[in-house]
Amino acid sequence: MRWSQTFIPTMKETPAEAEIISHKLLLRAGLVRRLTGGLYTFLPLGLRALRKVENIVREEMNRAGALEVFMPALQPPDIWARSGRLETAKEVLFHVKDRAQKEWVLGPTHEEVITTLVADEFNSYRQLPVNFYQIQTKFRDEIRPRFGLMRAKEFIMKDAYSFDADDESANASYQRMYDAYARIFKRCGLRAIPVQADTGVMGGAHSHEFMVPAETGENEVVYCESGDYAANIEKATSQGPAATTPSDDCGPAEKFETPGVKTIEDLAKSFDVAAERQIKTLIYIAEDKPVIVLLRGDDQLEEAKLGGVLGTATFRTAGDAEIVKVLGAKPGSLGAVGIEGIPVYADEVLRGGSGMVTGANDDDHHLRNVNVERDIVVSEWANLRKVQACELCIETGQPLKIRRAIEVGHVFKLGTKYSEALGATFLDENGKSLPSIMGCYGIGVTRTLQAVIEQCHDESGVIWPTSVAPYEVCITALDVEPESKVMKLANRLYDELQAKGVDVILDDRPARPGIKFKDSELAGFPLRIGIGERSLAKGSVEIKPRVGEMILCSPDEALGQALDWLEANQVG
RNA sequence: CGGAGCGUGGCGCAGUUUGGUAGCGCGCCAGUUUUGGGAACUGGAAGUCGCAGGUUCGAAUCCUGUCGCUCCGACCA
Repeated sequence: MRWSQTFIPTMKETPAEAEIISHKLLLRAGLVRRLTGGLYTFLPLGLRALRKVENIVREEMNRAGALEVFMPALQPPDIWARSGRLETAKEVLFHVKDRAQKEWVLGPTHEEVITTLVADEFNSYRQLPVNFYQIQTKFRDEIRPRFGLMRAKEFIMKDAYSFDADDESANASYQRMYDAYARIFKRCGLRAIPVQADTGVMGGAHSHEFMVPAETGENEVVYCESGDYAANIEKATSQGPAATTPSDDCGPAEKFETPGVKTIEDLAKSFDVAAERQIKTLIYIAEDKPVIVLLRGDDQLEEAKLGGVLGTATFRTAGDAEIVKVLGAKPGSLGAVGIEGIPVYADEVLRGGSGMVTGANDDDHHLRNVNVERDIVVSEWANLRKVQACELCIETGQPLKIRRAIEVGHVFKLGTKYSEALGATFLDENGKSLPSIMGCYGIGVTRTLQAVIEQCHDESGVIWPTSVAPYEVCITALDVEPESKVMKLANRLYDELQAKGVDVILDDRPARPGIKFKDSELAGFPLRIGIGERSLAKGSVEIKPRVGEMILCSPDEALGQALDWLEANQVG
């Protein structure tokens, strides 16, 4: 491609809409333009990079034996009703109406569609296993789109769905996808770490997320430096908090006045009660009914864990008025001592706790000498606390670390939830009808593209890995007169590189050298071949990797040098 | 949904407090001089100041409403 013939609107200044570096560079390098919040147009350069990511995904999915299909984005709501997700996923579902006022939904994902297909077409264990995938636009009514392509209302996702006849086979399907994902991200030049992931309300199933470490990521990952343990914070566990829970011999619980005390910290400060000696009492409304959650004072609730215990994603913190109605006191003086008829979920860390302090359900009063198991009717003990940095790893005993990351992929063992709901059954060798065992596997393609930029850039611009670069080589011609020596050589090299199958762009714009150099660095092409009168007079052209030292060589050596460099800098 | 902020040529911004001829930088067009790291000079084009009402002799500026965008929050009692 000749630069003058394409459209690469680079920008010296950063548009106000961008906050994080990758978003800024997407705009500045002329890769995308925003239509409105959460909706972007891919420009020629951005589209080329996107296609390269897609093709890597496609090649690896094919290599893993998955079959490419293409499903409708517009879907009938009844299949969503059948799986139950018309209700449980209603927040993210876009609804549209046709001219007859019939309702449709825009697919945020495609379990219902693919399972319907398999239910119709697959009847025998002899046809299994099978794994279908597609690369398609998804629609999600995100609560708040942000960071450019990172969280958008419309985005491109690769989603795959496996169907197996038995557990062993399903595990093999899962492992094949897991391995394919590792290869995909590696080939994209991304450092993506697989971590154990929360499985939400489905519970029990096996799941990993592929995380790209980044300060701007929206997820938190707990990991052990040994590499033996890594988990999403929603799922992570540890050997427990550093401080042990008090288990003092104590007399009966006793009420005392605590005027003005509203927080754990207040109580610690004013009454010298360490946070680990306190019981934190939270009130949630789960499917319209109140529940009490107990944690130790120095712990924080991990809501994903609560969701797993409650078995529903429909829950929220109670408002002050609701709290007063349930416990008769305002936040700051809440406790579960003597409470009956309301489910109490207590964190395991509180087990055996004695000599504890908690709210008395009477404003400005607390109880001391609380023995948790003696004084509180606990409906269910559970792991509800959020792991904190420096707690010890359950695998290695080493201190855990926490860092932010971008989720680029997710592999999930689904089980039979959808196959049962949508009738995807098959006959086994005994003639018995069984639901097939499913797995689903997603990669955020557009997000992966932006994650590459987030991870690969410097102050001058993007630094594309050769595998996903829109063009691998940029020939910068500093004299664009058609008959000039410079331009003739540039044209020759351009043709030769193309003939070798290299993606090359020739900057033939009649612009000043500074602009061309800055633009090629901003756009992030891995290799620049600089041809100018000055160096050509000395018999040399410049081979300049985006990162690394410039190599001078003769015009005749340039092609070989460039090819050698590309060969040596392949990714994955 | 709650809170905060912002909407002024393509982009980045000033002007709004205190109403009185719509400005600056970048970019764009033309010309001259430049010519290896985002050139200089001269001359241009381009804006119903988000939109709709209202107040006023007069509104980018004040009032009301509305739309859009950005950020934070929607665990920690």
